[in-house]
Amino acid sequence: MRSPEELTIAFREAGLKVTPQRQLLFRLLHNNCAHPTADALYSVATEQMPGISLRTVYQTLNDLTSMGEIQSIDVGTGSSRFDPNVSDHHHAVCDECGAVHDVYVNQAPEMRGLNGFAVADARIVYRGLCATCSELAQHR
Amino acid sequence: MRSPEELTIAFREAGLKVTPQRQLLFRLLHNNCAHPTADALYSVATEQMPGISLRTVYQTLNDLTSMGEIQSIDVGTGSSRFDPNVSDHHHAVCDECGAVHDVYVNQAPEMRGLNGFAVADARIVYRGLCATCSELAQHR
DNA sequence: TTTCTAATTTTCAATAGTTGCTAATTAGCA
DNA sequence: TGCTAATTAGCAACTATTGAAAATTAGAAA
Repeated sequence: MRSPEELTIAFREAGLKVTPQRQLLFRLLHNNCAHPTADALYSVATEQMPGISLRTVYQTLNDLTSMGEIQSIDVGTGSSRFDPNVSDHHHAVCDECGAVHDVYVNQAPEMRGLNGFAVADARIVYRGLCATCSELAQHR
Repeated sequence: MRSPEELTIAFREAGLKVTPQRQLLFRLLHNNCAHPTADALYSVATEQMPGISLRTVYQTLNDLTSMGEIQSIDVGTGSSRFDPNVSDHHHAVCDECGAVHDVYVNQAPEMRGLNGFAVADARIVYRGLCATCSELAQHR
């Protein structure tokens, strides 16, 4: 996603208002590679702006998603996660600690067994143990 | 998953009872490639057995899943879908009609950008238009 | 066949995640 | 400074799923 400053301009140009709540979320999401859930963002946001509503967090996340600034990802952990990295990439989820990492593949794998399906997008979710957790597992 | 007959034996051997509700679900799932949700199965089940509870459907699906007879898949459509095909395969979802199809890939793609992650499983979800829906789109 | 009991089903309440609605507030233009 | 459409907060509602407890029942044993 673009920087908070660029988003400020983009929002105004689109006829959208730049509220303190939105600015806060722009900042919390920028360069955030933690793949936070709406609720996780809400917790952090509340520290800096007590009284901000969870509804506003969801609303802003949906706005940013439909503008293509962030993407919503579902790695099967119950709630949606949000990723400011909108480049072509995939995700690896640690079954132990739940961390979600961005990963890249050389080429999207070609699928067999289905004729005439026009693929628009392919998303891969890897599951396993992250480096830290597999280290810890070794010492047991 | 195994046939209803084989499952009947397997359940009894595991000390589990074979109730009419379970037998019905065995039949509804066997050779079912529609990737139904719990609710979809409940609807069909209700026709043949009015009064069956949604809770029982969930319970039986969870039991079959933990026995490895079916697998639970999440293609981002809100609710879990259940697949009696437990071979190593992936899924293609039509953005138009919502149909979910089984697909196969030659080899799981190797991921880059993350060191030390021990991959246990990789799941690919393709999105796009199925053959039927892309046909229809052509004629517009 | 009847009895018994643990397993199962049903019912209903509860939970998590998310969205709909509305009144009150406010950004930002005139 | 005022105005107004956009936004926020608050809360109800909704979907998907699970928890808990009472009632029922499969299937082994008598």
